[in-house]
Amino acid sequence: MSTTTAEQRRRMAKSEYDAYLSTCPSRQLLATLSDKWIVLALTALETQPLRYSELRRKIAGVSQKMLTQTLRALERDGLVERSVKISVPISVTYSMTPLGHSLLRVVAQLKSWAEDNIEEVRAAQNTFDARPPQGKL
Amino acid sequence: MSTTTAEQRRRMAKSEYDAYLSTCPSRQLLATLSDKWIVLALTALETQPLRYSELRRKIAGVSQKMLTQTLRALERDGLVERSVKISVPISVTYSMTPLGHSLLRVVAQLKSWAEDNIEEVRAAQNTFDARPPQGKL
DNA sequence: CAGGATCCGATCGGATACTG
DNA sequence: CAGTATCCGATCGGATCCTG
Repeated sequence: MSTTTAEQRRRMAKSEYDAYLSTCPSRQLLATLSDKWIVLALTALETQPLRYSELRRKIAGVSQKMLTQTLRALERDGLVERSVKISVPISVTYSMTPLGHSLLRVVAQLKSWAEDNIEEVRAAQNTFDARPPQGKL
Repeated sequence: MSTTTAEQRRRMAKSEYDAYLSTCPSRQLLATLSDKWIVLALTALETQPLRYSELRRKIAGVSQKMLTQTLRALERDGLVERSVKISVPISVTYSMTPLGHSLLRVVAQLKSWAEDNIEEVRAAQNTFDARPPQGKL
């Protein structure tokens, strides 16, 4: 029998999984999470639960297909909860789970970083694009 | 004509850019950054500069095409610096820029989160996949 | 060693049409 | 309202061959 607590096991997690390894399950999870729709959907639910139609309006330009697909993936991974309210018309609300909230703290930073540093990145891109082909530094 | 300084514009950045808007430049940047190879390449350079071949070994399973493509994108965005050492054979070293390091603090968390929470996510996936089709809650 | 170039199957993702 | 289903062009990304 094991005497380790869940907390102890959580602290050891770092040594067991390594996303640098192509066969490690964490690599696949990282691939799933590294998606702009995942980031936007999670951050959209940061402050309050939202309905499907509200999410679609908040995340401008997302197609119905991608929004549904993203929300299903998030639900399957235990990151958001889907609640169906039987009424006329039907109402479906999405909210963050505790697990999702822990990930939210990370992806929200990614979104903010993009918004805060886009100008500096663009400047770098312009410099890069303006240099002669095969530029010998 | 505008009288705002670059610094003033930078302080207003949060209110000027919004990744929720499909036409906002930060949306495209977020899409670029939301990539598993970007995350792995950046984190691989966290502690020290690495050569191309070293990166390829560290990031298991990455193809030559994707690694080159990823490094070019990171270089273009001003996140990593590429240094060519003329010798026989030639040596190319990649290192983090200050801008890249600020992003690293975020993406490293994403990688760690995947490694630390993969078990909980898998448990959620199993629960989700085991429920009957069209499960009426 | 550090790529560039090409081929090509697999997946992504938008548009459209339909449903309870 | 909240999806499902399908078509299909665009892009992704691995494999392979070639180069300074």
